Amino acid sequence: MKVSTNVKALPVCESCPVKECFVKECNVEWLIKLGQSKSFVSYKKGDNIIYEGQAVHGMYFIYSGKVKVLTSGYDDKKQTVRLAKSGEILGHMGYSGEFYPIGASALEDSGICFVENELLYNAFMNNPKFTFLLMMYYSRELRKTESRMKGLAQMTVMEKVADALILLNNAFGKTIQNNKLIDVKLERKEIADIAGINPEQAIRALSDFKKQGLIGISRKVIILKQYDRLIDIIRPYYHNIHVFYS
Amino acid sequence: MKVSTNVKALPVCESCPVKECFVKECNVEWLIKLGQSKSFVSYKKGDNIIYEGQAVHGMYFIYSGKVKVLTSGYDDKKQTVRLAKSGEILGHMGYSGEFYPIGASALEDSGICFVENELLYNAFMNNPKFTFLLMMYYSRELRKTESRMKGLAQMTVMEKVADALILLNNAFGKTIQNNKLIDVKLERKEIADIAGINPEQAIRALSDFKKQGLIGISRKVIILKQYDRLIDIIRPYYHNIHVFYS
DNA sequence: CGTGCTTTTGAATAGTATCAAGGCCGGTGG
DNA sequence: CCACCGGCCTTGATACTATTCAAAAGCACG
Repeated sequence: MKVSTNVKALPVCESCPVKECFVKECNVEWLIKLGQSKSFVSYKKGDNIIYEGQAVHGMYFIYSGKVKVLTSGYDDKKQTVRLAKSGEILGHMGYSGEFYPIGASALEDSGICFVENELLYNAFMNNPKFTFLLMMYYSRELRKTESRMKGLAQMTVMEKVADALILLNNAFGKTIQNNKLIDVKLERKEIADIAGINPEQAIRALSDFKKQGLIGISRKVIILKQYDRLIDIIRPYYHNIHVFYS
Repeated sequence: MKVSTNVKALPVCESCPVKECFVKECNVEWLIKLGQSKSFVSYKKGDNIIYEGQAVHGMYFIYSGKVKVLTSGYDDKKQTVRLAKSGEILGHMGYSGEFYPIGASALEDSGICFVENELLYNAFMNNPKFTFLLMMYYSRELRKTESRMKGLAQMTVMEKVADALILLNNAFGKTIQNNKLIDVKLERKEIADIAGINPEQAIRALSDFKKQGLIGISRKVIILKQYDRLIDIIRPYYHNIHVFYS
């Protein structure tokens, strides 16, 4: 799914190939309306899509690519709080005067559609199923985040890394020859930012897992060779693991 | 707001005194419908409202009282992920076969209204503003939880306790003679479960804050004597603190 | 073929969790 | 009314884990 930087190549909603996009729940009239009024921007790997502290004007829908959502601490410590891909959303409707407490940046070249608050509000009022599915999405993300919160508070470093690998696999996993491949190239620090630890610990944990044969690493490519054993490591924290990892 | 255990005293929605309740966004026809079909249960302090692993059948609306939402680890470690009071909601709509990954229990005697999935779905489809506000609520809770996640990953013990106190004040705070009183009686372990630490550390941090004159403690009553200095402790983690604490 | 960044490893340091024991308070029953 | 009991609170010492600092090696880029 190659995205041109040319703005004239703006994808129209009614014939958009992204089937999972929530906008698809709107009726045709509104699909056209949204498609005509939205803006579309191509981001390169590493680009910021949302800056922390930026004013909220509307909502972002990921057309193509992969994105991470993060919040900064006071030095260069960051916490990656969410991973999202094509079909998912970023940001949120906000009352005027609100600002983003989180930032978002592209993990690979990505195309993002943006819809303004007012139009969005009208779309919500006229497409109940659209609103409903978005509500369900937020509700599910909230539960997932609540669960991860417990993990960050209670897990050991090794468990946090196992958890981060599972999370990455759920978000960007790809099955190749019975192995699960994490289909995104991340620095060690970026993995550490997901797990909530520092890069040195991430490295130590990853090489430990590699020694045990649980994973394979070659530079930035990670393969989960024994997915089930990784799950076993964190199972005690997820009594209802089927809820999250289905 | 005293709540009788008598089920016949079921509060009707159209004349319910809880102004903040999301249901109030429905039109009168639906208010009546919901009021007639909902169930109402009184819980005593300490009672479980939602059990972890329980099947999802509908949504809970807090009529009166105070509630904490938590997830368990593998021994008796728990993480309190959310605090809620009158007017807020618990649980979520869920597809059939879903289970609650979190539990909820009453921090004081509480009255809870419960509405079943199917009725709720129909209410959503016919009351766009109701759905919209619920979506906004989840969206806001998600952002708050994402922010807390960072805190649990990066803060020191002292900072975590300061954060927990601020959170408690936001949820259950009461201003009395220019002092902020946390209007709920919690054990030290319960405070520790919010902060994501153990009871001993919570005690050490609290007595330290007391020595510094930031707070006052008498048994289970906590007063924030120097709120601003508590905020200063955690400010580095919240660049846009006005978003969360307004 | 250098230069700069990421990755990796090791050792010292700081912080946190655990364990154990005593004190305090509230409730209960004599 | 008082003494006892049990649970919660508090404190100290210890063991453990994680963080930080420093330095070297590897890789990618020009």
